[in-house]
Formats: sequence, C-alpha cells, structure tokens
Amino acid sequence: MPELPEVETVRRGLAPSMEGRVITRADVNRPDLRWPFPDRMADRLTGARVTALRRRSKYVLADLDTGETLIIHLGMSGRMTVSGDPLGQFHHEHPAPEKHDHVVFHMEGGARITFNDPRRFGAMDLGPTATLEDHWLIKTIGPEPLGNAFNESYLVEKLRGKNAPIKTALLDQRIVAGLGNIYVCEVLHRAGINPKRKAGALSKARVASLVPIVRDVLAEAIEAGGSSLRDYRQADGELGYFQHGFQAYDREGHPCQTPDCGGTIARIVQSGRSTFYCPKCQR
DNA sequence: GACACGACCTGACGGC
DNA sequence: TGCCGTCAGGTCGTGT
Repeated sequence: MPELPEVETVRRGLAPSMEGRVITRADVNRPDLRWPFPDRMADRLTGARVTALRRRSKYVLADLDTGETLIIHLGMSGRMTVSGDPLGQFHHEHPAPEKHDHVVFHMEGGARITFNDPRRFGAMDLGPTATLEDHWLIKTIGPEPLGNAFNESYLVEKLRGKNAPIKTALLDQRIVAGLGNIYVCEVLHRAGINPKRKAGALSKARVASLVPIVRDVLAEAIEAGGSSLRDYRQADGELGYFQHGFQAYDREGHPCQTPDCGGTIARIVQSGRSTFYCPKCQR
C-alpha cells in the first residue's frame, strides 16, 4: 500500500481541489470496500464542505462542516486521482470511468475525485470530528514518526523486552504510525541493523539511532512524491520517484550500495512478508 | 499478552 | 497462447 509518504503525497495533491469546497455529489458504486460503508454515506457527504484535509498515519482525513470526518484508507492498491479542476493543476478532462472506481466525489468548482482500488483492501468511514482520536480505526495507532512524540526515549521504552524481530516491531502501527514494508526495509538498511534481531535485545544507542533515520527516510520519500511500484499514483496520476532511491527493498541479488560493503541484498520472509537486507553490513 | 499466520481481493508476471 | 502458481505497498482476527 501506499505507506505514509504516499498517503501524504496524495493528501497534498487532493488539498487544492477539496479544502474549502463543497462535495456536491458522492457516487458510491458498491456497498463496501474492506468493510461496509457507513449508513447513508453518500447522503451524509452531499452538501458538506471540506474544512480541512489532514493525514493520520496512513489515513487521509477530510474534516467536514457537518461535524463529521471522512476517514479514508487506501489499502494496498487504492488510488485517489483528481480530474476536471479548472482552477487546479490537474487534467481538465474527466477520464472515462474505469473498473474499480468505487467512490467518486464531485466537488464544487468542477473537480472530480475518484477512489479506485482493485483489491478493495481500502476503507472509508465517517466519525465525529471532535472525538476522532477515539475512532476504532485510529485509537490504537502510535505516534506520528515526524512528530515530537516519536523520540529516542519513547522508542527505547516501547521496544524494551520485545521478543519480536525489529522488522516486525517497526511494522507494528501501535508502536509507530505509518511505516510499511518498504520503508522499514530501507530504515534498517540505513541503520545497519539486521532485521532478524530481537527488538528488545538492541542496545539503547542502536534503537535511538533509528529515530532520525526513520524521519530522514520518510521525509526524503515525501520529497520525492512517494514510491511508485505497481498501483500507486499521486493525485494527479503522476508517479513517485523514491523507488529509484531504494537501497534494499526489491533489490534481491543486487550489490549492497553501502560504501566498502561489497555484500549482496538478500530476501527473507518474516511474518509472511518479504524482507530485503544486506547480511554483510546489517548486523 | 505476544507472536505468527491466514484471510481478505485482484492483477501482474514468470514458468511451463 | 494459455494455464497455473506466486507475489504484491495492509491489517484484522484467530490460534498457539
């Protein structure tokens, strides 16, 4: 899926066409994605003005002037694209509808936001804005990695005594929000930490070293517009470019780029998911 | 409680 | 060409 950098890129792409504008109509083309849509979702969205477009972890949050917030998750293959915005930077023409266009928002001003998700692992829900942090999808999520609450002492404390591999721990959204398979691989490679190491057995210094690396990797990926592998597109349909900067992810058999390492990137499976790492320089 | 794994879906790709 | 198996950016629920 889109991980945090991809979701942030999508949010930034959608904001000019959504923030401050009224949803004049919502086409809901099926009853559910991962879960059933909330009752009367189309009715509750129609006529609502989007007062702010935010992000929490991998969720896009559209605050509405009705007192509710639309919660959107892109799952593994979700895309949100803008078309027909005469004031924006996007294609003026509306493209022909495609298979898997599940929800379409028609915005005041002519823009159309299309949510397309072939695998339907995505989700949408509505919840009261005032108590959004208590929403069941949000309440267990850990701190934002780019915020102040994610710091060295927090991570040291959170990983203390953990038996799970550090790779698995960093994927755990309760520990830190927004990291997915790609960026955890990249972070551990940059940190020189073997993904199989037990999280609780790492020294405090090594755990602490992860914090600035997590921030750097995510910030660089956002700057590059995210990573485009298979399904991901930015809101304007363009590709992200961070995949060209991958040091480990999807590079099995390729030489490790770490200076003077000379190792070869390997692929293993942890918790059912591919891990890419260099057995020579990640210890 | 902690952890591993299956399930949810569709599509792309490689091998035969 | 076409079929089949494998894999994919996530995460909830279940079993151990």
